Amino acid sequence: MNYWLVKSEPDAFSWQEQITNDVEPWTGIRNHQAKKNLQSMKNGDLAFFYHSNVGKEIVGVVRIVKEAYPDPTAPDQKWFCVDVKTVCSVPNPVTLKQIKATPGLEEISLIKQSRLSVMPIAPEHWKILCQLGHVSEEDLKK
DNA sequence: GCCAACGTTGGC
DNA sequence: GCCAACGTTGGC
Repeated sequence: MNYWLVKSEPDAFSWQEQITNDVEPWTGIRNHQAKKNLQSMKNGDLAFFYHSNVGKEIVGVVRIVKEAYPDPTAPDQKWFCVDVKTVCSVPNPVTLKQIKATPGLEEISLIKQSRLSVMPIAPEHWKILCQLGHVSEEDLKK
């Protein structure tokens, strides 16, 4: 079981739309490191849904329900996407400001590689972020 | 293969 | 709107 964080600009695709759609193909990744991360995702892995640019906060949790396959929105076969399913909203959204101010989260990729749109989250970081967001173990089983 | 120019992302 | 970080493109 691995943990991840994926970014989306709410103007392009928001958490509200994710809730409405329930299962959504995570397309449009055109960065090699992000692609590598996508291809490492396994069914059942969990990922935080982060709103970049507007909000700048973790607003939800999704589960990987279909592992990497060729991105239908890509011009060729070299880019991939996964399908993600809505798990739960984060009751108390965790802001970037909060993450930066929290001891133990200094090394998180969100801060160190601010432009990366798909990144792994260490289990200990996942735990801290869940606490900050008031996300319970029960919520994650949904 | 190097590097300047340019484009994009994303925080402020 | 600005700018830093970083990726890509294209001339040499």
